Amino acid sequence: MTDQNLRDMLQTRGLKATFQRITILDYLMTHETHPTADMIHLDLKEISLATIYNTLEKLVDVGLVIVIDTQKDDKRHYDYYGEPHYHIINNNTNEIIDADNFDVAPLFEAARQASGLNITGFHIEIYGVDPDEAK
Amino acid sequence: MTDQNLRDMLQTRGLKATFQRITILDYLMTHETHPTADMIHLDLKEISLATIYNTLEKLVDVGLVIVIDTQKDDKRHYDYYGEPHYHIINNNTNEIIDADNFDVAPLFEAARQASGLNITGFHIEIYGVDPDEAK
DNA sequence: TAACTAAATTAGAATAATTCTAAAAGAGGA
DNA sequence: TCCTCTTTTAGAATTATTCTAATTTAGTTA
Ligand SMILES: [Mn+2]
Ligand SMILES: [Mn+2]
Ligand SMILES: [Zn+2]
Ligand SMILES: [Zn+2]
Repeated sequence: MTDQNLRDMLQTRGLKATFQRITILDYLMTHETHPTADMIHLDLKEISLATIYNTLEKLVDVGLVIVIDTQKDDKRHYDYYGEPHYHIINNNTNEIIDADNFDVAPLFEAARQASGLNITGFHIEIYGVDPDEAK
Repeated sequence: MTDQNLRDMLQTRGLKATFQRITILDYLMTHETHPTADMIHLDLKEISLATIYNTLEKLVDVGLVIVIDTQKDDKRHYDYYGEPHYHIINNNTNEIIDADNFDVAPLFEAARQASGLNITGFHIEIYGVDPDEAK
């Protein structure tokens, strides 16, 4: 992903292409770690923590990023969401795994029928445990 | 739901049947509001806020209750989860609607295939907007 | 290219949801 | 009834996140 690609992603969504936004978006696109604001700040020390938070809020607003609240800590985790997908959370390791091998269309249709709303998005977390853990 | 039913629900899950736990569990079972700890405390003033939090944590631990982190406020919402279901969130009103007209078995199977884990549960939130809102 | 301006960044202070502490009370079993 | 571990509680502490207001900058215009 070139710098110009990142600028375009921001500008087509109405966001100014600042160094901080380009850097944070690139960070999220190239890390599978579902980091917290503080984890990003540790890696990108040249960007203030306030800007990390401000930028993440903007990226969430335009739909490029989502927030995942795991139950295991009380911090928000951020996730590049250019490709919608769901999450599998390993309750042994607290690892968050990305997956997209499921068609959400039937679920959207069920939700539309249940609520009458126009469905705009989803957050799905599936919890599991290692099959070989002693129970 | 009788007092004895509630006591049994707690005791079969290894929790002592205290007045506070019975009262809070009953509260969650009889309210559709997906309240925060503070909202519960406003209605149950005779129970300390610390106990509201302690009790909710226990009820979550044993699976009777889940936490829903909406993105709209930074408070945790609690939900009786004796009957697993999914949530539809109206982004116009921030209302949380319960629904269960969807079979999660195929999604569980997809998650098992993607991760190799034994799937133990799910949290699903579907977001939507009123169809008649001016866009 | 230079000037302009609304938007973005920043350090540090403030907020508030949640957790912690340690002393008192209670549940359930013996 | 007694015992003991668990639970409850008020209030203090923590800390993730938000706010403030001064400075800088991106993108536009001339
Ligand atoms: Mn939250
Ligand atoms: Mn907090
Ligand atoms: Zn992800
Ligand atoms: Zn619910």
